Amino acid sequence: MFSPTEENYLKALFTLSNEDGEVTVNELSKKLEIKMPTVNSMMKKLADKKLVHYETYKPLRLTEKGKKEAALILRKHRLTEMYLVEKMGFGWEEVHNIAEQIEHLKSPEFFKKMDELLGYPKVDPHGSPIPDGSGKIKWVQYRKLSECLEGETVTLAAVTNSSDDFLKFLNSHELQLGTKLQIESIESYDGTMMVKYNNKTKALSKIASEKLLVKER
Amino acid sequence: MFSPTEENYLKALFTLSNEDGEVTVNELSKKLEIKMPTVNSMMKKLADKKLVHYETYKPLRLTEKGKKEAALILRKHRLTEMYLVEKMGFGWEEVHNIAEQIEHLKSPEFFKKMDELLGYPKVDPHGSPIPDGSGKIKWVQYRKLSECLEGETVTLAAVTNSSDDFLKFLNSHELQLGTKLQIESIESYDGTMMVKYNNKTKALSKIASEKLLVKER
DNA sequence: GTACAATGTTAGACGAGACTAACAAAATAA
DNA sequence: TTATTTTGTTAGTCTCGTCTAACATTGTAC
Repeated sequence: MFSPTEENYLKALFTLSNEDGEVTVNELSKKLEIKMPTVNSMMKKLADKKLVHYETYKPLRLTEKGKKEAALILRKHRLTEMYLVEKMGFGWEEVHNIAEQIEHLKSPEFFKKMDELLGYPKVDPHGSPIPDGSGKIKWVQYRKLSECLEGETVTLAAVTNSSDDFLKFLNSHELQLGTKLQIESIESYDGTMMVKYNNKTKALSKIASEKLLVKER
Repeated sequence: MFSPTEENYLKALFTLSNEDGEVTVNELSKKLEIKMPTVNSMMKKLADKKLVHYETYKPLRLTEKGKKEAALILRKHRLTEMYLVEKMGFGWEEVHNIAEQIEHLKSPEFFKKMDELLGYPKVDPHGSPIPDGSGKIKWVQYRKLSECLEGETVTLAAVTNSSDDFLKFLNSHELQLGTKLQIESIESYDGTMMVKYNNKTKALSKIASEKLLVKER
């Protein structure tokens, strides 16, 4: 249906969209590391295919069709990541690049099988929601750990950032999705939290706690 | 290192090679379903890269370097097929197309992991040998079932042909690699064999028994 | 409110990998 | 051995996705 290249543009448009669903050519260009004129001409092509709304000098917006296609690509990406972690034993920080390639495979059966083997998951190993087969996303409302109060006990549910370094940081601190966190104290000066989990108490900087999304209990 | 396109040419050259390692432009063109002039220009390109020996109006031959690269691609293909069958529960007839795509992924870790999870197999689900990590192939000598004699008991080890229809035929007859076959009788007129396996006796035509490779016991 | 900076657009080029049309060589048949 | 068919090659074109250079518009600062 779409080329890997087109799929990458759609995915980037989707993830870069602000509240109004707008993305600038410049942002897209930086994200994809592709020069602006190239991005520009691709946007015209995607506009011809009714995937984006394009008007010269205006921000870009995905059409409904574009959003759906993008969500389906994201779905494949996240299912793949999850499969690699859960079924093949890769670490969080290793899976992104592999998933970026596998997401473009033309084989519905392959993704269906992964979904099945994973038990139809709703959230990926990074805690991000996985769009369903029709491209719908169930957005769950999580709080930042940094916004929680002393004495609360919460469960690590997602991370906002999936940089290699951050994922390695999580691994090295034995922080995993589902880990129960008990907030023992908060340093009011810099927001550093003393958090107890796995029967140990550790310090988490504000920089880290802002990237951790939690749910109650 | 090489583009998916180049890899496909290398793989085709490898599998089409006759005893002398020769392949004609025409054969390659038919196999890949790509017109001869395109194949021709790609051969010049691969010759520049020292992957094939090319002289005008002469048959093509892979260089040692070309053979090694081709074997490594074949290795990825077969490891993938095996993984899909053994670990994901796909049927033999479903895996070829998926493996054709996955074999081109740029991720040594991914193939290493599959190899590991599969226990470093030497033969793929079709019974074909899997080249090792350095591109070497251990050729095992199998006999055709059609050449066996009445009373022999042999083990199905490989198939010579992986067409969809043939793989479905095997499935529908509960024939799998490793199945023990006891040859009860052979019809001398047309070579049809009565073979006992899985506690049932079935008739196998000569057309089928010529495609089945077996080993002793 | 003009000047400068940042962002967006147009035009033209290029390499990869496909094609067709036309021609050349080799193999085969008469 | 000549004619015909098959196979191989050359030349030129096309699309895709990238680029650079040049120009246009919008936003920002003074």
